[in-house]
Amino acid sequence: MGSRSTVKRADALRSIDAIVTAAAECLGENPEASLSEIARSAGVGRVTLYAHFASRAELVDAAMSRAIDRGNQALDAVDLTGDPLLALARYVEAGWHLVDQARALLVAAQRELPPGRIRELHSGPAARVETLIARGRAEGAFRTDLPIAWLVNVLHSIMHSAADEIRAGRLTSEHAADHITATVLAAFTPPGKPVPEPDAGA
Amino acid sequence: MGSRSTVKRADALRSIDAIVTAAAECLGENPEASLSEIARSAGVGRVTLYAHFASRAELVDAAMSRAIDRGNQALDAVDLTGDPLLALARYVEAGWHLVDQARALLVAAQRELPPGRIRELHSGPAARVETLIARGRAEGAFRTDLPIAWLVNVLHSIMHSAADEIRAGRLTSEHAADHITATVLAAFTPPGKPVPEPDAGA
DNA sequence: AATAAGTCGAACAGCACTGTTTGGCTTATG
DNA sequence: CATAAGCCAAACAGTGCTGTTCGACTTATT
Repeated sequence: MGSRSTVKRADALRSIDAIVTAAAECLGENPEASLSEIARSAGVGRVTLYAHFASRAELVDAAMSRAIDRGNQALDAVDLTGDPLLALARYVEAGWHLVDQARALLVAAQRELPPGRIRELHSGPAARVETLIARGRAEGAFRTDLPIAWLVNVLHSIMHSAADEIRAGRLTSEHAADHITATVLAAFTPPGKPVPEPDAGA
Repeated sequence: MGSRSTVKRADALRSIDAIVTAAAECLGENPEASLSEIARSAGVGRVTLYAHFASRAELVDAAMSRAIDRGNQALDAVDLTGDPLLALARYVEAGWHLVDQARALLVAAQRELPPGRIRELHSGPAARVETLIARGRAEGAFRTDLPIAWLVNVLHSIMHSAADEIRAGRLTSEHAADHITATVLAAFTPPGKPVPEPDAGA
C-alpha cells in the first residue's frame, strides 16, 4: 500500500516528511494531539495532511514506523558480541535513549493501532535482545529459570520506567544508563551466582 | 470536603456506591469510558451521576481513592517483618494482584488527575515498600548502590509489566508472583553477593 | 509554457462527549 | 403520611474533533 500514482512530486514528498516529523514531535509530547495541531506544527494545511494520510491511524503508523526504523539503524551500530554482560550494557546505553524519545509516541500508537501491528513493529528490536539473551544463557551468564520473553519484557519495562522517572524529575539522564544496567544485570544473574560488580566495564 | 448537607439519604449513598463501583469497573476495562457508559453500567441515570460528581475528574478521583484504600487494607494484612527477602516475597504475592486490577484505572487517573494528586494517593503503599527496603538494606540483604526511590520504582514497574503480560496472554497469573519475586530479589541483591535461590520460602 | 500535481482556507456534515435544565415521578425518613 | 430528598428521561447548548468538498491559487515537471 502507498503510491497509487506513478511518482510523487518533490514538494509532496517534502510535505509528507514534514508531517511525519511533526507527528512524531507532537505525539511525543501529547499522545492526544489532534491532526489540526500536527498539520499546523508541520507548517501545512489540514487538508494537505488528509491528502496524504487517509486516517489518523495511518499517520500514527507512519510516525511509529519511522521512529522504529531510526531506532533499528542506531541499534545496528551497537556491538552485541563478546561478553554478554558488556554487550547488554552497550545495548542499554544505546537503547534507553531511544525508548525515552519514543515513549509517548508509543502511547499514541497503542491507542490507535491494533495490538498485532504494535508487536509487528517491535519485532526487530525484540529479536535483537532475544538472541543476545539466549547467547548469554548458553554461556551461563544469564539465568535460565525464567522464560526469555519475560527477561526481554523486564529489560524494556525497566528502560521505560527510567524514562518516566526522568520526566518526573526524580532521575537525571546522567545516571539513567548506570541504574538500568546495574538493575538488569542483577536481575538476569542466575540464582546462586554473585551479582556482577559495576567496576568491570567503562 | 464532601457532604454539604447534613446527611445523605440511604438510596443516595447506594447510588454513589454503585457509581463508584461501576466507574472502577468500566475504567478498568477502558480508561476512556464515557460517563454515560459508567452511569448505565451502574444502573443509574446520567443525571444522577452528575448530581453526585460535578466533573469527570471528581469521579475518577473517587474511584481511584477507593481502589487505593482497598489496596491499603489488603496490604495491612501482610506481615512485612522478619527476613526482608521473605517479607518482600509476601508483599509481591499480595500486591501484584492489586496492581493488576488497578492497572487501567491508573491510566485513566493519569489522564484526568494532576500528577501531584496521583503521587499523593500512592504515598501509602509507597511508604510501606520504602521502609521495607530500607530495613533490608540496613540488614545487608538489599543493595545500597542504588537510590531507594529507584528500587521502589523497579518493583512497581515490574509488577505493572507482569500485569500487562498477563493481559496479553503471554503469562499466566499462576506464575506471575514467582517470576516477579525471582526477578526483583535478584535485582535487589547487593553486587558481589549471590542471587537468592527460590527453594527458600514456600 | 502547458498541464498535471499539489497546496490551501473556508466551510460543511457528522459524531461523541460534557455539563445543565426542566418537570414529573418514586422513596426514604421523620 | 407528609415532605423533602433523590431519581430519571428528554432535551438543550456548547465544544472539539474527524473526514470531506469546493474553488482558487502555486509549483514542479515535460
